Amino acid sequence: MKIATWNVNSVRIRKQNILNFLVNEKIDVICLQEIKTINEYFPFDIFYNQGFIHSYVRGEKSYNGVAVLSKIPIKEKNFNEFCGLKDSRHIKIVLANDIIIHNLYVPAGGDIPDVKVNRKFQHKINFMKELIKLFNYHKSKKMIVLGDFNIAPSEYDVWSHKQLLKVVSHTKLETDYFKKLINTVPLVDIVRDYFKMDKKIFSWWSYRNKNWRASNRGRRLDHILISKDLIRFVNSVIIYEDIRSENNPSDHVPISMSLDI
DNA sequence: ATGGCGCGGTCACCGCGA
Repeated sequence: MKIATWNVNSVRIRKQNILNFLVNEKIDVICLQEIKTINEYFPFDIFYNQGFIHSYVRGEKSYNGVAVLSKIPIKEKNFNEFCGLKDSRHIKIVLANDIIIHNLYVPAGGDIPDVKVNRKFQHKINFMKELIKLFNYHKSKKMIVLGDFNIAPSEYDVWSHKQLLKVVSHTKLETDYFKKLINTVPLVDIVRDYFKMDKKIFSWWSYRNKNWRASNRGRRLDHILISKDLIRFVNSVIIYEDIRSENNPSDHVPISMSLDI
């Protein structure tokens, strides 16, 4: 089973890019974030025609929105709300093979990393707190938690640790909550484990930098976290950096994990 | 140190992303 996560920044604008990726990389389960549309406008047909006959979409007008498309049957579909809001940032599914998948879109957090003056940052921190509570009573040995966390946890997950310590996504408060989340279940950051611990790896490069590859000012904001019991089944982890160079790209690239299950 | 781009939508400006 090959599973991938991708913040696509509009599923309608990006549907051809997504379809090409799914076919070229032989993906079985894709978890999307920021689909930016309501379920009625989701392009189900083009994915269905390529074998993704199972799906769970939780859309929203203009903002957020998460979805799972799968070749493997889905036997349970559910979602949680966070921070008393109705925004679509989470879905949970159980596949026919009993693997539990949580697809997440954590709030970006705005500009100022101070919960007292920035409501968006406060939202992000509260979201992480509620997520930790949720996983306190949702522990499983067959769990995959993935998506756009909008947090770059280690110093090798940003282009400049020193310059980003005061930038939302890499502050100590955020990275501490990320670690706490991982330790709660516990989960393993399989993407970081698969690469060398001190190798810089990114999944996002700003749209504002046209010369993104040369300057390489990226961050690793997208993650695949898995139960320890699943590690022995992992046979590959891929970050598709080249997809950032496609025509009409998202600012995030997909990441996949292949399991012998 | 700053600004740079791209998405959706009460649509040509604005909110939002990170």
